[in-house]
Amino acid sequence: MRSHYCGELNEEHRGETVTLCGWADTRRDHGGIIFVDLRDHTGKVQVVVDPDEADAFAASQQIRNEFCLKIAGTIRERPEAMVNADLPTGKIELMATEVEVLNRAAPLPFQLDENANEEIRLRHRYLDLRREPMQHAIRLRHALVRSLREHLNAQHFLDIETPILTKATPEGARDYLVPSRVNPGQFYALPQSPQIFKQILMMSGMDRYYQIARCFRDEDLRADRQPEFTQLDVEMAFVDREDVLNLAEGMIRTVFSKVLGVGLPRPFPRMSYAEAMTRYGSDKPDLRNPLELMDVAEHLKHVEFKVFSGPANDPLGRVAVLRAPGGSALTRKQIDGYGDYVAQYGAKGLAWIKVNDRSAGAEGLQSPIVKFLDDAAIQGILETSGAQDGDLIFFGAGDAQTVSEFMGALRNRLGRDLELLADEWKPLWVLDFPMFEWDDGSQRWFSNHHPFTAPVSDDPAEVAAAPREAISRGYDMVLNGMEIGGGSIRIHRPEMQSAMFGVLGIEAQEAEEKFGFLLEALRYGCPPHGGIAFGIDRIAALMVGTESIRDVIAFPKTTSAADLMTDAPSEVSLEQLRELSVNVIRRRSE
RNA sequence: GCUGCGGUAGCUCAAGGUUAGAGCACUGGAUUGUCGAUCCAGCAGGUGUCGGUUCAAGCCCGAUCCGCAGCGCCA
Repeated sequence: MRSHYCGELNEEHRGETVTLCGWADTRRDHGGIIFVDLRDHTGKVQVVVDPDEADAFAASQQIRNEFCLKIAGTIRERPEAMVNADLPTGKIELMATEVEVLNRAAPLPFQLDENANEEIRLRHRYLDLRREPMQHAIRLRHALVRSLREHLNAQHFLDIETPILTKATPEGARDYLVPSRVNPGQFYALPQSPQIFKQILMMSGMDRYYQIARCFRDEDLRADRQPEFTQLDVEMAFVDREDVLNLAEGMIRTVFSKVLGVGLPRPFPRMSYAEAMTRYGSDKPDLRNPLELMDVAEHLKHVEFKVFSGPANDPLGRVAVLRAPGGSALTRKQIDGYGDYVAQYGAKGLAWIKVNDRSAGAEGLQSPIVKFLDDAAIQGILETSGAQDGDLIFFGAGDAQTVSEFMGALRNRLGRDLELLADEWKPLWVLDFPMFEWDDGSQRWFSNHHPFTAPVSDDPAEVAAAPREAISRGYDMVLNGMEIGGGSIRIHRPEMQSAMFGVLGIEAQEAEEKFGFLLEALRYGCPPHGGIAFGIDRIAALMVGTESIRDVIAFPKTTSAADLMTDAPSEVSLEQLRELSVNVIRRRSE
């Protein structure tokens, strides 16, 4: 019935009779001649309805933007003067002998070629998705997923589904809960990831598993975070860290080559978490950015200026500088803007020095703080920072963690603002994460990754005795500053798993309730295993070159986790609630 | 929970204290071939909502809702 797509046509089809389906892109009348631009996802072609045939098209005269049409006719060459070389189909046109309006279109709520705001686009997502950029994004996403599947299938991985209605997990993100009608007062949780199931599969002899898995986390949204998102979940048995890294890296390299024609480095560079924090102030550094944090504490231990000397002499403190190339051209207002920016990340202040003439020593510097520094300190700072004339040096001082974080954020910001990012793909493995993080609020340890991650140490007693020193066998894959994948070698011995729960303050009884099945499964000969999960939405967004994963999700949610098209979430009837034995608590503010 | 930016015609935006404008869209007309054209004419909102301040409020203040970015959160 449809013999061609618009964009598939070219001069070689001259003389052929074809049928096209698509949308009227635009319609124009010129003294009796009707032109219709017909568009589908492959491109568009101009249709001419001959005036001699006008009677037959009386009805079609109503055609306008976005009418859904079926048009039959003969391909012919366009008159010389009309040829449009910019369009693939610019040298031909379709002489229509039959125009059928498959469906009329009401006036559009927004112009498809205009930059409508995201709210209106999401409300009418069916129209938004017709736009070329969205067509491209969704089709590229498909190519990505298809390519990932092909790669894993070829290596004998099994695609195995795991439950969507599952058990609530302690720790981690908030769960989305689903009330059980059959079991009043009880709830399923939607999976935050198939983590436990895939580990169980390793104990079940399915030694190479993958799944394109939808995951759910009831946390606030970001440009790169949706409440439901898609991950490529992979797990392998009888492997060590190197096996997983090799597989994952090879897969990503293949996929980038196939989908984008991009060659990623081989192997990917590797870096410890500690090094990433020290040099880049981030556990997911963007290596396209040439800037690095430089420690200058050694030059400042002796200075009067307490803001610097305090942290410089504190083992838990840090004083780091970041060089902004050409930054001396920044206005006071812009510099203050950076101060406000880092304040968001907990910075108490952002000292700076403009380097006007390095050879002139203190005289060549312009800064509110230089008067607090002696020549030795100044020389040390200039040397360490590598600042040139015309640069500006930013200072971060305080608690090491905070300094690293806000200086890392500043590094990203400067990279963008000063356009320092290399036009390259920069993948990276970040390794050797600490096992645990201490939470002051609740006075307890939290697992940095998840409680099934194996420590480097094989000795449960050692881990239990010194949680602060424990390093995990986890790994993150970072691409251009975005964390696109992460995983670990898992604990496969019951003794170690018990030690983990011990450190995390999960009582034996609680562990039994929450994970009894896993602990028991571990007792029956669990193979060493590990895996990784990739954020499909994030990878697709990187490939498409968009900031937000909403652009690569057909039906995404807004910042308040709503779907503007379906108007979900919404209230339900009392009947439904009663059936589920659920009561809704109305808060005062409502 | 917090911070910032935004909300004015169907859409994108403008607006200095009288009567809130423009482009696009839409409607009608003109044009025998151009590339989301052109020309003419027309239709169209009382400024997200609620409440204040003021002689006077899109413009100021307070609350609230929605969208976006970020912080917290996201094992």
